Amino acid sequence: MPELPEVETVRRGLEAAFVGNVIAKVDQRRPDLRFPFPDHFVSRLEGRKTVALHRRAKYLVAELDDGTALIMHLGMSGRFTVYAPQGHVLRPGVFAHQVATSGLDIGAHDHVIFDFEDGLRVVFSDHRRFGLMTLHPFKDLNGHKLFASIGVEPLSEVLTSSYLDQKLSGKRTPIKSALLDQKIVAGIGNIYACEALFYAGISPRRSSHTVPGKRSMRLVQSIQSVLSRAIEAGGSSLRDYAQADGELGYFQTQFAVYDREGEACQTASCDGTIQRLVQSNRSTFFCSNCQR
DNA sequence: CGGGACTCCTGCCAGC
DNA sequence: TGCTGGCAGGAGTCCC
Repeated sequence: MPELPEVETVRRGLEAAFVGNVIAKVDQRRPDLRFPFPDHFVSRLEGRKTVALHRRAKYLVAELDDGTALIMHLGMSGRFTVYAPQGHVLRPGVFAHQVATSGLDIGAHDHVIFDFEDGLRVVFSDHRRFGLMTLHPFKDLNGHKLFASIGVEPLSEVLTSSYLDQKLSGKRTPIKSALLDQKIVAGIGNIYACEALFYAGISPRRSSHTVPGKRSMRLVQSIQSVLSRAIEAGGSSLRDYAQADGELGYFQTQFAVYDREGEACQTASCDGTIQRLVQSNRSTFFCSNCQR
């Protein structure tokens, strides 16, 4: 479920806890997540200070003071929770769950626990274990296999309709599948692919090569506005709940079509109903009146 | 090589 | 009430 806006929300929620803080202790509680942890994962992290916390596509990247990048992916069910000892004075911007130091139970799905020098504890839990953590030289991030063929950031000026046109021309796959392809645009998942196509008025079944032109201009605009609005919503939910329980990973947003099969289309002038179809084993939601 | 199907994993929920 | 089966989905891998 975490797509670009959720990952960006998590990044913002974790930034103040990580940056400038020294990782005193790491508890790696199993040998693997989606992939095995790299060799010496714990010892390469302990004693390191985080210089910056970045996001690229759906990845979080902690840049460490020795030039190492700690690459983290939430998969589908990854969450971070920040804890502070009771009475700990939180630095500005730190969202944390304040608990008695003795009262910390480690859950079955808590896989990595970072204890920082200032007393903050950040717990990564992921019950489905589709997430991952690995290490790589920060300077060579794009040389990492996971990043090598990742497409443009949708909220940067690099995503233009001409870029999209070039990627879509000649493609026979449905546009919905193309939007899920991280090699084209990074960070869009199933939910925002559906939402963006709805706002652009494009059928998810439309063959990609017929999108270039006016449709791709509308599509770029909808991708950017749907993602920006979701990040704004994430920001406000961050304020709402993060201070309460420090848990980062999900937030509720109102979707126009996603998971609304059988409901009325929200377009004022449309009396259609949201339909569901399956494309490459994934649910697609759309309005066949509004999307052509 | 493009594109689709399959796969990892577990929680949750509908249906019997 | 309790079990079962299906579904959810990010992204690498495999196969046609």
